[in-house]
Amino acid sequence: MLSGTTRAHDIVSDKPHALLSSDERKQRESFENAPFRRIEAKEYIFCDGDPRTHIFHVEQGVIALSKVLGDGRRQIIDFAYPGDYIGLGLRQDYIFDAQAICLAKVKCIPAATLEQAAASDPNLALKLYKAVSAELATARNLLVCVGQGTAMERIAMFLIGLRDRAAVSGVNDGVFSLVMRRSDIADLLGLTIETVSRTLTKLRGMRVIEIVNATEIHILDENKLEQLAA
Amino acid sequence: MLSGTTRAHDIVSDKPHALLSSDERKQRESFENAPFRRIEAKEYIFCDGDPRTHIFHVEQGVIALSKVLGDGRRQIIDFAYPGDYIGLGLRQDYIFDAQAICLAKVKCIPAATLEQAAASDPNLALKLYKAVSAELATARNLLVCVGQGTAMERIAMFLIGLRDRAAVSGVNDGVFSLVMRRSDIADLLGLTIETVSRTLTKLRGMRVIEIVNATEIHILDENKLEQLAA
DNA sequence: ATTTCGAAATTACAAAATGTTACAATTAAT
DNA sequence: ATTAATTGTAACATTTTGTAATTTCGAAAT
Repeated sequence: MLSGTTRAHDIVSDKPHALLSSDERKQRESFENAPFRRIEAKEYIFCDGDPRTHIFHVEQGVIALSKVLGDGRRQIIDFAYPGDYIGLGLRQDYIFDAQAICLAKVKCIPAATLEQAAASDPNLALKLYKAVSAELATARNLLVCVGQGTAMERIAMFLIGLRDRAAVSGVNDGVFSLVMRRSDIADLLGLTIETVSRTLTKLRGMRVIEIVNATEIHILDENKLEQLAA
Repeated sequence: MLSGTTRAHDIVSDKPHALLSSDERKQRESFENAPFRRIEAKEYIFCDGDPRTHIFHVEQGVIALSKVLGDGRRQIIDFAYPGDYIGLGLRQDYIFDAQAICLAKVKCIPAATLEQAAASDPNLALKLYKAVSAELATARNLLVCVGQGTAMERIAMFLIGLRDRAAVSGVNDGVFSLVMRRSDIADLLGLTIETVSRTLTKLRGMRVIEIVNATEIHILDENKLEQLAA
């Protein structure tokens, strides 16, 4: 998530339709017929403890995956972007909350369907394996960031991660929009809103970034930012 | 790792030998013939960036998996115990260090062998999928602990995790030995050695735990400890 | 068994980073 | 336009870290 993360895409199939066997074609249809669901900003797709009935493929928007402690403290464990799958892992129940941070659209794949298919299709099973491995690498990178970084380092790493993501999707030049709120950034990085705000202000004062309307970031000094990310 | 973590065991096969098909038998033999390796305390099995030639199955001892920043700061991302696999995930290179914290023994499985087998055996592929999913859940639990917990909460959660592990392996009664050093605990929980030491001392002062020779912990008040882990 | 030495752990105190609280200023929504 | 939600700023409190001195522990050698 924070740096150079592989994305979990194309689990169902990345072959052109014409190359599929009839079995594969049937399987793909069952996934492609999966209903879509529109999720409003702040709406939950599912909650920690709900039975894990579906895997969700993000088509649009950003979903915050989080765990909440008894007293309300929240740790965001990942953001899911278009192309990502949510809810993988052979568990009975979901083990985190999934909440849209802006209007989102997801494709719903019944967990049973996917897992039955994987039980007889090693190719699919391996794709699931690879997808979860990518999630694992992301989680561990975030852990290093949160466990060892200062507030400034965490924010710098976070911004670099967003920049890289924006660069991949073609929108270039160190300019990107912060879809998530300060509170989401704080809960991702294990900081308070105030520290996030202070640190962003400090980066602005150092002329490393520019902040437009609190939601659009321009990176002015990439080298300095990468240096600050340690 | 910290609370109720599923263990990644029996990837290669959990069936009695007599039930295996001849293909399965051949495959199992190729794994069972895997050479063992003895790792001295503090010795590295592999390092971040090394080509990922083998998966390792821990037979004995405890292995610290960690990432190290340029300036020496270290985050332990997991401890691998007997029964765990190290190095799963379809990557070219290892993406963390694996260092024995005490004398250890591991079985070495060539990565290519395992992955070729998985490519034609959905059952094996699903086991890999499940094993990595368990690692993911562990990593995310640790992230919540480190991102949101106070020093006391992190230590309390850590001790509870060790207690549960000891309970599973039959050694009962809230007594267990701390194989890892204070510096390992600190690097796991994102604290300093001093804070770990001070917090353990405070728990001793509260009569929640007893510390024998710095390495053996007796839990005196389980309820209080769980309460502190919040 | 005793001594010696080095590594690890503990403790106390000063310093720094982050969290708290409170309120002002924006921005978005009705 | 008015209200609610989010963000920004600042003073103050707390937690955690850093530093350094001291103690404990364990392995090696006598």
